[in-house]
Amino acid sequence: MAKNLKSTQRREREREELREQILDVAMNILIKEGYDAVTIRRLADEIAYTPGALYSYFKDKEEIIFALVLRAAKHLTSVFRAVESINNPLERLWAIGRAYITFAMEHQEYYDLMFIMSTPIQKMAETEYTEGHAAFFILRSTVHDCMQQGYLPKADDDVAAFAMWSFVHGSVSLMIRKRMTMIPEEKYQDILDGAFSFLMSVMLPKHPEPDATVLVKAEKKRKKK
Amino acid sequence: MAKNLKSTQRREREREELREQILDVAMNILIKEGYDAVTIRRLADEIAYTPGALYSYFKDKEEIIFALVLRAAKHLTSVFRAVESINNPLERLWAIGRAYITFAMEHQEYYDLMFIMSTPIQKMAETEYTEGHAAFFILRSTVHDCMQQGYLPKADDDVAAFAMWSFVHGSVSLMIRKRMTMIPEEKYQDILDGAFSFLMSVMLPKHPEPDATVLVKAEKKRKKK
DNA sequence: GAAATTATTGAACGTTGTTTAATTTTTATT
DNA sequence: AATAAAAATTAAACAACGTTCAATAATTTC
Repeated sequence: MAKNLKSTQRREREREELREQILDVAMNILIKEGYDAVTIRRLADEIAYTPGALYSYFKDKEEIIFALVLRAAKHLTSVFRAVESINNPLERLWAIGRAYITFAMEHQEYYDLMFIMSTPIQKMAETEYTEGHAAFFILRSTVHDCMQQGYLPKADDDVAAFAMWSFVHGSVSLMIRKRMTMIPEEKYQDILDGAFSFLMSVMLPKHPEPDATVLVKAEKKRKKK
Repeated sequence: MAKNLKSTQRREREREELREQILDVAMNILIKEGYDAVTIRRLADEIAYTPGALYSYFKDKEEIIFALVLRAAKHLTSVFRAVESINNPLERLWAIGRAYITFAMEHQEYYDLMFIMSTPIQKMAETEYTEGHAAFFILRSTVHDCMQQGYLPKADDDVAAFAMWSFVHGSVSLMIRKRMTMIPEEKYQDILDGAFSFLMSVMLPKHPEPDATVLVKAEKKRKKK
């Protein structure tokens, strides 16, 4: 009855390691070969186990996918944290928007899982998924500050944050899911940049008390490199 | 060699009818039971044929799905045409936005196929898909008129239209794909309405020369019923 | 009515994700 | 160290999917 603590711990650690390894492998396949290549049998192959073995580490495939979503969400949050220190809220909002678009375009597979695909929906509802909320809260508090300081018309924090989020999500997801066949492909990058600037500019000059030119300066700096 | 024209025509008509019947059935299943229930075998069952028979009417499943997309696109375009007669371009823009959101929320399965799912992407690129472009062009010319008349800051037509589209698409697709777990569900309708109003209001008062109050009036009228 | 053409079937193939009984491997007990 | 208990892994199967193709059935042409 008195079980050996040492070996139990070791086993638990080994299990955790294998779990992580499975997710590593899944991430790699996802990036290099796309979502359709991420199959249970393929994962089993890569870790040199039998397909059935995976079900002692994950309840089902959705749980694996959701674990990838969590990783991706951490990634996005860390990107947001990097610009969180920007003092001017409007400049910060701009930076967040750009960071979001860049993240989505450079990690389309992650983005797809996080915000477009239907697969992990169930798990996202069941689990708390605080990691996925963190990024939104950063955006929301930034929007809040913008309104506080008169950069944006006053509105409910959630409403205003959702509005900003909707815009950037709409842009990148139309891109990723190739729904822009009415626009010549060469124009895509310009459209993406242009629409973002358009939206910002449409809001900016309305409450000109704070220095709106700070944004234009920041954007010019970005384009240079 | 001189084949009977009459019977050839009849056969062709019958083929066309069965094709349509397959799509009718597919639409019904899609609406009532969701996309996953739309399988080749299920469709074959419903029209009392064998699965293989469908492949003499459609090249593959994607072609069936794309045919559904075409139907849905016609639907959306007709909704847009209904508000195209509104003279004031800003009021028209508002109406288009509302119509888009309403369409998406009331026909989530269609919307999913048209703008979110990855399945019909291939066919959308291969085929001309002018039906899918029509709605965008209505939006674009409306945005164009808005800029022309000073309601919006001047920008490239495609860019400005894409910006507006991105916003509404972002909103409804985050809804449909249930990515808003950080917001209490009771708030959803208010958020959707609120974000839309927020975006419009953020743009509106900037170029106040034309009568912006026309919009507020129109919206109040809408909310009453 | 026979021949040629077209439509449909039936059965199979190669995939999926998932389950479960049997087996092997590891841990705990005497 | 041998044995009993527990845990991990396998092997095999299941149901469902989209798709293909030779064989059959139905229809049209001669």
